[in-house]
Amino acid sequence: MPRKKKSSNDSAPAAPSIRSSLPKSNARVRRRSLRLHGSIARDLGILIVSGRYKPGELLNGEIAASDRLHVSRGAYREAMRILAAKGLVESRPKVGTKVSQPERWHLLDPDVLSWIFEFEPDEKLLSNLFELRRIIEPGAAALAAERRTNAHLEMMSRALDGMAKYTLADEAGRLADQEFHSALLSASDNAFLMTLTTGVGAAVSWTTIFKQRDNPLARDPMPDHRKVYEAVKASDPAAAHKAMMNLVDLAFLDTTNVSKRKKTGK
Amino acid sequence: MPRKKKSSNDSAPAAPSIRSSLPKSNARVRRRSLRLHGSIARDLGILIVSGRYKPGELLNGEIAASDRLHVSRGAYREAMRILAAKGLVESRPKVGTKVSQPERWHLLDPDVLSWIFEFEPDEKLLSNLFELRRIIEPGAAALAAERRTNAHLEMMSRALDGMAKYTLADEAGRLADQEFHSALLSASDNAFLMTLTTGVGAAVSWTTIFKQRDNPLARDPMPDHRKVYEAVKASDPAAAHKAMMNLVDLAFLDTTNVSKRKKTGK
DNA sequence: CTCCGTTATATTGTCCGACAATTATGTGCG
DNA sequence: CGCACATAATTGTCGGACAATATAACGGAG
Repeated sequence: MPRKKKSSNDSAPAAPSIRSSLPKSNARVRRRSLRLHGSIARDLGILIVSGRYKPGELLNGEIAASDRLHVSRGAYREAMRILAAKGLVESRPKVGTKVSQPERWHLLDPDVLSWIFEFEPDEKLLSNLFELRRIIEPGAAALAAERRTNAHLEMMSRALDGMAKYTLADEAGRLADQEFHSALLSASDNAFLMTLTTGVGAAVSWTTIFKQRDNPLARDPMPDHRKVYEAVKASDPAAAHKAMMNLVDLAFLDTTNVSKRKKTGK
Repeated sequence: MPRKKKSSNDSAPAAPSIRSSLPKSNARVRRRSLRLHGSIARDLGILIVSGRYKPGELLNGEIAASDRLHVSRGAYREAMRILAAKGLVESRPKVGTKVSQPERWHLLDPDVLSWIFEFEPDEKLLSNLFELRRIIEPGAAALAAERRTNAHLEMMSRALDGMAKYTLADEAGRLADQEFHSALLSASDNAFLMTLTTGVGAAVSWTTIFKQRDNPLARDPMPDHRKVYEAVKASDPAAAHKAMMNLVDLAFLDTTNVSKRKKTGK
């Protein structure tokens, strides 16, 4: 009897059977749409990007790991393929599956990014992400000013209305904020810039999270956003570039101010 | 007998057995390090990004597809997981696996990018990639000017030596070119910018490919590169930004000039 | 006739057990 | 001392069964 399955009270008392009929708080049932392999990939991915598994570290063998998780080896292997496809692990026969060096991680992959920001983000990584925004978004705004269609302007305008109506204290307002930046990247009409929407969105959302949590009465973001919109509407690339850079700088200052206050004051 | 396997002369006469002992020109044996699932993912990925399979199109069922390819269903499924992880396909029970809309593709994923550029690249996508370079690299150069260590300078210097020694007509020279840009992104000390190395590298390599193929006596790229290097060495962000933008602009002009010549002249 | 719940069904999802392929490591021979 | 070779450990592939899921067809109630 090499592999036990579905026995209610077997040798692993603290590990509830994943497929038991009452798995309420089990970590692997959060995303209902995620299949088993997806859940495993997500859980393991989070452990990797959070540093719980160190780069270069050798993971357990497939039989041992799948056995410990009470899943079939096939499902576990599919999870490995997902993680390998995102650059988090590398598998080789006879040697095993090891965690890749962080340089090889696909940090801009939407899943990897969401796994990273599942918990309080690393400070340096967050500032790196803002640096990226500061480089990407002004350039994208300039392109958007040249290429935007009326449809894009309308999307951006609606997003601005939503931001003004709900404010960043409301989920709808935060969504509108992200939609504004997403619409702007779409207006740049560049497929590669559009794929960066997830990254920009993550940075945007963490800005507002920090602000709302520690400093709810902070600066009104509407003027900056409107300036960007006006410049794009006026088809003025230079002005759009400048306005967007100003916006990102102010947003970054918001988060760093909050961070500083958390360290010194509290 | 629902599934036939390994019968030499069955109902699929034109499909040679993948695991036969003499698979010389078979498309699936190119990358020796790629496993079966990796080869399938690569082949199918290329078919998708090249438009052979249209977005929204429903792929064959797993049993039918794996049967047609003469591989096990498990291997085929692992390939699907890889493609799904890169945003190329989406699977749902009862409905099947369909090709995702291009907006969802992870274009900056190294594999996806290499699959795209497996064949002559789409003109618009290539220009989009240059737009990205034009936005990313100047900003990265500015950061690199502030943060570069001596080790980075040495890497860049060695890369410049290699470019001068071998020229872009030689493989070693092209490699040195990529190493220069890679080292500069590393010097920016930003994890997200570093992940864009692949994308920049693809654009760089296609520049030189076009130039060498259609216009071997073109402009010498060394002066532009040296200017960037000097500015980074001097810790002058503004100068580095300017020099790098100039470099990218000239490189982009090279490719467009070649394209134009190909269309008009020839 | 329309709407809604139910059932049928096709497809992916998961499981299991066996064997093949690959390669790091040790071993023996020259 | 170095190189060919055997060994072993791990991933890779296979095949066949059953479960879960979501679309679509169906039928009954209003």
